Amino acid sequence: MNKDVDAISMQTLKRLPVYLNYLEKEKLKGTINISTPKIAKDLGLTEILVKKDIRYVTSKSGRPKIGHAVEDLIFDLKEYLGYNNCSRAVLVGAGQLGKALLGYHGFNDSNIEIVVAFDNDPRLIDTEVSGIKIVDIQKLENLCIRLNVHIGIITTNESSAQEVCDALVKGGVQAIWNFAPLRLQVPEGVIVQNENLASSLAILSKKLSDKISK
Amino acid sequence: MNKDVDAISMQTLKRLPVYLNYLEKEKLKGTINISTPKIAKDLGLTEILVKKDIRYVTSKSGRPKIGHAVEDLIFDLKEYLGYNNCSRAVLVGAGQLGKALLGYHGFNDSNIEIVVAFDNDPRLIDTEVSGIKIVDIQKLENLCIRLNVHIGIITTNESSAQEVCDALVKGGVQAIWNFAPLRLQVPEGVIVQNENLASSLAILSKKLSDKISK
DNA sequence: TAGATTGTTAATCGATTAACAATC
DNA sequence: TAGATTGTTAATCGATTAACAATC
Repeated sequence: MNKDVDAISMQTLKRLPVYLNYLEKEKLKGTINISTPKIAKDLGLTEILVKKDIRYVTSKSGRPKIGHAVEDLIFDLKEYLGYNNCSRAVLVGAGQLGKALLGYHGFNDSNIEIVVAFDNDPRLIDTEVSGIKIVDIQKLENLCIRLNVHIGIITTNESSAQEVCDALVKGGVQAIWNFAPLRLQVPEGVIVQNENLASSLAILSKKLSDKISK
Repeated sequence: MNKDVDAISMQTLKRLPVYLNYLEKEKLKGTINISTPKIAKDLGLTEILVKKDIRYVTSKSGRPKIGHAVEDLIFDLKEYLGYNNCSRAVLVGAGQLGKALLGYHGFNDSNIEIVVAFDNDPRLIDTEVSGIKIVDIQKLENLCIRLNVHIGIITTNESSAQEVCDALVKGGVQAIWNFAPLRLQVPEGVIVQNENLASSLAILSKKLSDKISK
């Protein structure tokens, strides 16, 4: 079995939403066909990289001299990224960051829909943020089971994160997007994706100091 | 000139803040010495990877059987990441995401300090968020020059981002951390680091659907 | 001592880039 | 036709992992 022949690289996967976002905008502009060199130029990537990335996800062949149909590319990207059968998610921790995610427009056109948020602050419970209800965290486990939700987003502070994680797992959550700065302990099979703003910032600062010291 | 011999990899750089955060916590626990296999185990990384990463940044040699002094590692990491001479930054766009960043504790112990935020909403202007004053965006360019700030964070919506970026550049900003989903046009030499939550989400979803389809 | 850990050099793996024939 | 773009295969580059001698 050559199961890895068409395995997509993580790097490619990260770029797919970027292409999708770009193409949606091109579509609005009325662009019908688009070539990979054009995409590459507009997004600041190399031509071959874009060509290969697009090859991964698209079923139809592009046409020499013309490129790919924008509509088709958008369809294929959405299909590949699973934006056509979107999953429901819950968010835990309705602080500033949690609220920011609840109102994040990037998710409108994505593969997850946050259906409910949890917090332990009585002032927040039973209020709504961006149309999403905030529920008492005590109800987390049961509500996850009832809603049959499989994705959890943790935007609590560090000290509550592990406890929240445990409750999510008990509630049947299989994938966790973790914004708290610690390594969550999860049973085997549960997926954890850590988001770390400090990492990005480290890169920015390094580039800046390299530039200045030149 | 073998200028690239000790060039750090981007991947290593991303992990450094993770090590730092972990080590700060170990220090609080009273840990004096720590080995790279122990760090690797706790953070879910391979032993050799951590060993190499640590080698990059540390001046002193570790001691066989004992490991590295936690204090020394923390010092070296902070030194390398520039956390000891922190840069001032401005943030533009005090919406939910902007507010989340203004209150983000991860920055407390980091290399940037947000000194002022800008917005165009009269209801926000002259208020404070997490102790940081929000100023009329009209004053952006002049205030950046006066404060001699070189880092800008853009958390506006997409449609204002380019305009804000132009103003930041005019104000002398040389590095931009961009949270808006578009490619900013900047003069050569200005550094742009794009933050894209949709990319992370794409990876999470892919892993989940791979798992489910197995 | 034995064994864990160190630091370094070599090998592998993964991602990007180069090269090139095919096509409209 | 000429030239831009396509898709694919080969080469290079970068990051991780393996191997191993040195050390406390």
